[in-house]
Amino acid sequence: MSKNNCPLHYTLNLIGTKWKPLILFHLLEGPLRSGVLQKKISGISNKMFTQTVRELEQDGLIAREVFPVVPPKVEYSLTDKGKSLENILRNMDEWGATFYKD
Amino acid sequence: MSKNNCPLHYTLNLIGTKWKPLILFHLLEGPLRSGVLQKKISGISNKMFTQTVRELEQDGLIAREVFPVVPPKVEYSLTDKGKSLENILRNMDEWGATFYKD
DNA sequence: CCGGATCCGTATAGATACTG
DNA sequence: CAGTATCTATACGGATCCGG
Repeated sequence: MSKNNCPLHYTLNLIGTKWKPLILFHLLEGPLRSGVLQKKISGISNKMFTQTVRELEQDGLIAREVFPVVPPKVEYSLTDKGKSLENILRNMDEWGATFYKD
Repeated sequence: MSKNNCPLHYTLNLIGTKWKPLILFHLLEGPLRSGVLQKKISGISNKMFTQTVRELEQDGLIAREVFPVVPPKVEYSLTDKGKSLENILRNMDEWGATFYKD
């Protein structure tokens, strides 16, 4: 990873991708079951979804809870660190709403 | 591009990458010559830099001005649309400062 | 000289089918 | 239902070359 003198670089290493902010944004309303969350992220592939939530979990932004039932049930939720991104995520959503046509 | 019901998706299509926010952030202070700007983005390759500023220009976030001199001189600056991202960029920088160790 | 275009080898993303 | 395996397509990095 390249070193940079600005903290923004650190932020981008955690959420500077196409999918991570979307996943975090949809978790702002509360925990979601894996399949439900994935369906909300339209266009993401199965592989990228799994890979991305793993990275978010490793970086401490989301928590993963496995319920030992059949059929399998997994829930994702925001950690405190993840919740602290709420302002940024909502700002990005609002900015998009300002310029998005149709 | 996948369709999504939230405007956040639109935002991420414009700035949801590793480099775009960094470039925009460094232009907040004013226009910069191409080489100077690139040096500030530590770790970016020549190819990615050129490609990324082209995309930012096409999306109307930055402006590119070419001076017909020798040696060549090119300056990049934020458009009004680009400037409207200032809050988001500074928030991301501040968030990184909060969690960044060393 | 500076900005950036091109070429090629590697790495990462994406689609699909499959397993417990 | 959640996640993995495999294969293909695309994105990326680095070196090199080019025009002004």
